[in-house]
Amino acid sequence: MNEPSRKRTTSTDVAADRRKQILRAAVEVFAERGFHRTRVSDIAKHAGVAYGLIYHYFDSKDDVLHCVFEDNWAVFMKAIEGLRDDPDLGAADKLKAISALFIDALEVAPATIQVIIQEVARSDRFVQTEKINAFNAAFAVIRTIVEAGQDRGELRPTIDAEVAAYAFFGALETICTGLMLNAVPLRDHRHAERVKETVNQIMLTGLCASTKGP
Amino acid sequence: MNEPSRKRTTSTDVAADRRKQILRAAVEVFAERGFHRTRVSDIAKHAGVAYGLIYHYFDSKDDVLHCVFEDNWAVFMKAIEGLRDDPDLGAADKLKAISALFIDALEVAPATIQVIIQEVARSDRFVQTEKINAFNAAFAVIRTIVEAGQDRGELRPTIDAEVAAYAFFGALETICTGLMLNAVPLRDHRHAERVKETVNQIMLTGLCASTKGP
Amino acid sequence: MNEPSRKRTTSTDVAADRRKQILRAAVEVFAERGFHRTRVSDIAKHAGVAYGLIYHYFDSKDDVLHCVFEDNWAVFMKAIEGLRDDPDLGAADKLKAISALFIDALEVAPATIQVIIQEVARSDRFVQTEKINAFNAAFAVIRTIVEAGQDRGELRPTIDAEVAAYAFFGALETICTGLMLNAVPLRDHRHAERVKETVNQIMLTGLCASTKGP
Amino acid sequence: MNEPSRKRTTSTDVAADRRKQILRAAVEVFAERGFHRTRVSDIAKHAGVAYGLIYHYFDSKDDVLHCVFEDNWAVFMKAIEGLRDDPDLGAADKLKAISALFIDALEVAPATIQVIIQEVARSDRFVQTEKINAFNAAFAVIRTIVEAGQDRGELRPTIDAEVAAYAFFGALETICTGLMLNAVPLRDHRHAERVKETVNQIMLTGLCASTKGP
DNA sequence: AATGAATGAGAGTTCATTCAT
DNA sequence: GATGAATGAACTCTCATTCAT
Repeated sequence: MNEPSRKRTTSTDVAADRRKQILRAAVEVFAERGFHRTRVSDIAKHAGVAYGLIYHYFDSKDDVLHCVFEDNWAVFMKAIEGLRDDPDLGAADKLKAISALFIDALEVAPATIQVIIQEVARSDRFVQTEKINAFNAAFAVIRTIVEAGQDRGELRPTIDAEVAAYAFFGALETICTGLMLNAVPLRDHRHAERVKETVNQIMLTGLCASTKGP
Repeated sequence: MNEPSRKRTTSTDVAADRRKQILRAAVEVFAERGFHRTRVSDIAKHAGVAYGLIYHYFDSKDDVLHCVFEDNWAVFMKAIEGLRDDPDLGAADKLKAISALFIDALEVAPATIQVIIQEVARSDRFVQTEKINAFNAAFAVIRTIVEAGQDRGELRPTIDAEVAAYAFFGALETICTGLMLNAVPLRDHRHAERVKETVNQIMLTGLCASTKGP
Repeated sequence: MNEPSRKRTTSTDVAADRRKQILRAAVEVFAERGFHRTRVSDIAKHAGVAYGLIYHYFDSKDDVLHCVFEDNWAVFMKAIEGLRDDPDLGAADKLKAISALFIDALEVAPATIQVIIQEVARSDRFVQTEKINAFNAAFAVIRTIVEAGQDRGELRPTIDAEVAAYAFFGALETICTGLMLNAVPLRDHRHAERVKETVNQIMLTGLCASTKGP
Repeated sequence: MNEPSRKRTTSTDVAADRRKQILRAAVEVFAERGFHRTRVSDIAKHAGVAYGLIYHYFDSKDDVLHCVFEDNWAVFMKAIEGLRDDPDLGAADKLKAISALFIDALEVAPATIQVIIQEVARSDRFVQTEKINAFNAAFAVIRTIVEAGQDRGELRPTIDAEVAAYAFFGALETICTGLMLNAVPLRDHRHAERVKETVNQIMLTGLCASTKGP
C-alpha cells in the first residue's frame, strides 16, 4: 500500500490546520457511519470545506483513513517502544502502562480509537491487502516485553510469547470496542480505572481465585 | 437488519445442496478478498453457478454473509450455552472448553472463522448498523459463566465480569486473527494444543510467574 | 495501449447485434460532438440502451473508440494489402484504387471516416500515447507500393518513398476532412468521381500543365 | 469562439515577457502531452509561475491554445498572403515557397508546428465547434493561387482547385506529422531540403515517371 | 431451476477557474 | 503582479439487483 501522503507538509500553519480540521472531521464521520458508508462529501460537509479540498490535502479517501491511523498510531508506538526500552520497569509494570495508555486514549478520544480499531486494525482493507497487519509492530513490541519478562523470571516461562501478545492486545482492543458500543463509552474516570484494574488482574494474575501451584 | 432468508427451505435436497454450495464458495472468497471487495459474480464464479441464481437462494449479498454467520454461529452458541448450563463443570473448565471450541474450529475451518471474525464480528456492517454487536449473545454467556464462577468462589470476585468477558473473547479472537495472518494458520495439532494451553494459562492464572498472595 | 476488447465474442447473435448497435450509435455521436465532448451517457441514450450496458460490451469509453477504429480499419487494411500484393496492377493503378477506396468510403459512411480521421488518426490520444501512429501500417503499405513502382520504372526514382506515402495519405485524408466540413460531404456521385480524378491527376501527374522534361 | 485575449497588451515589457514565457511553456507541454492531457498547473510548473498567474494573461486554458495558434499562424498567413499577391512569381514557385515555409518552420520550431497541426488544425475543438476550420483562410489562399495559375495556363485546368488546396495542404501537414513521430524530426538540413524537393516533385509533376502528353 | 443481459443509482476523482491575501 | 488554497460541476466507472427467456 502507498505511503500516506505528506502533501505540503505544513508549508504554512494554515495548511496544517486545514489538514487537521479535515482529519478531525473524518474521524468523527468514520466513527459514526463507518468508513465505507462515509462519502467524501460527508467528510467535506462535516469539516465545512468544499468537496475538492479534501484532494488538496489527501490523495484519496483511503489516504484520509491512512493518515488518521498514522498520525495517531505513531504516538502510541513511540510510547510503547519507550516502555519496552525502559530498564527501570518490570514486565508487569510495562504491560500495565500499556493498558493504561489504551484505556486513557479511549477516555480522551473514543472516536479516534474506534476508527483505528474498527476501520484499520480490523478492516479487511488492512488485514488482507497488506498481508502485514498494521498492528504487527505493536504485537512485536509486546512480545519483546513478554520475552524479556520471561528471561528475567518475572513472567511464566511456559507461555508462548507470541500468543500472549495477541491475547493481551486483543483483550484490550475488544474491551475498547465493547465499551464503545454502549451509549456512554466510559461512564467516568473511576470506571476507566476499574477497567484498567480488571485487565491487569486478568492478564497478570488470571481469573482464578485459587492460588497457583499445587 | 432483516432476518437472514430462509427462502425455499429445503424444498428439495437439491435446493439445500445448492444453497450450501453457494455458501461454501462465499466463505472462501470472502476469506480471500474480504466481503466488500467480493462481487456477487465472484461468489457465483467460485460456486460454478450463474450469478442470478444467488438471488434465488438469498435476498442480497448482505444476506449471504448473514447466512454464513448464522449457520455457523448458531452451532457455536448452542455449544457455549450448553456449557453455561452444565452443572457439573467449574467455571475454569467451562472457559477452557470455550477456548478449545474456538481453536479447534480454527483448525478445522479457518476460512469460516476468519469471515465470521473479520466480516461480521468486527465489521462496521454489524457493529454500527445494529448498535447491537452480533457477538453480544456470546459475551453474555461468558459473562454469566464468570459471574457464576465468582459466586461460587472459583473466580476472583474483584473482577468486572463484563470486562472479563470482553477480554476473554477478544484474546481468543485476536489469537485466531494473528495466527491466520501467518501463512500456515496452525502448523499442526500440537501447535493448536500449545495455543490453547497458553490461552488458558494466561486467562486463568495470569502472565506473572510470582505466586499469588502471601 | 490495451487491445480493444473482444468481450463475449458473439456468444449469441443478440450479443453481436447489441455490440454493433452501440458501436453505430457511438460513431454517430462521436462524429457529431467529438470524442471528448461525448459522454458515455450520450452513447447510451443514442443507442437506446442503459448506461451500464456499454460496460458489458466494452471496457471503457476509450475502448469503444478503439473498437470503432479496429472494426473498420481492419477492412481497409485488408483491402490495401490485397492491392499491394496484386501482381497484375501497376503502381499507379494501385494508388488510384486506394484513392477510390477512401472516397467511396466517405460517400458510404462519412461519419465513420470522420471519426477515424479526427478522433483516432489525428488525435493526440493515439499519436502521443502509442508513439506509433495507428496509421503506420497503412503508410508502410503505400510506401511499399511506391518503392515497387520505382523499381519497376513506373514511378519517379528520385522521390523519397516515405515522404511520398505521407503526402499521398495526407492529401486523401485532408480532402476527406475538408469535404466533410461542408454541410453536404459529397454533393453526389459525380462529385465523388471528380474528386477522385483530381487526386489522381495531382498525385500521379502533378499540378503543372507544362510537360515534363526539357 | 471568443477572440483570443489581448489582455493587458504589453502594459509593460515585463508583462509581455511573462506572456511569452507562458506561451513558450504551453507549446512545450502541449507538444509533449497533448492539449487535453495537459493541466493548467502543468503549464504553470513548466513556465515556473504560479498557476493562478495564467489567468492574468489568458482567459482560460482554451485561450492559451488559441493564442499559441494565433501568434504563430498570423505570421504564416501574412507570408502566404504576400506570396499570393506577388505578381512576379509563377504559381509553381508560390507553391514551392509555401512548402519551404512549412518545412523550414518544422526545422526551427517543431513543437509549435506539432501543436498547431495536432491540437488546433485537427482538433475537434476547432473543426467541430466553429464549423469553420481554422485553416480555411490558408486553404483559400492556396486555392486562389491554384486558380490564378490555371487562368494563366501554368497549372492544369482540369483540376478542382478546392480539392487541390486540400491535397497540397494535407500532404504538407501529414509529412510534418509523420516526420515528427520519428525520434529525430529532421535529421539535418540536407534532409529538410530533400523533403521539400520530394513534395514539390510530387505535387507539381506527379509521382509517375512517364512523360505527360501523347 | 437457471441464466446472464440489462439497468441505473451511486461514488470517487479530476481539474478549470475563482478569489482572498 | 503574484500566489496557491478553495470551489464544485462534470464525468467515468462499478456493481448490486432485476427480469425476460
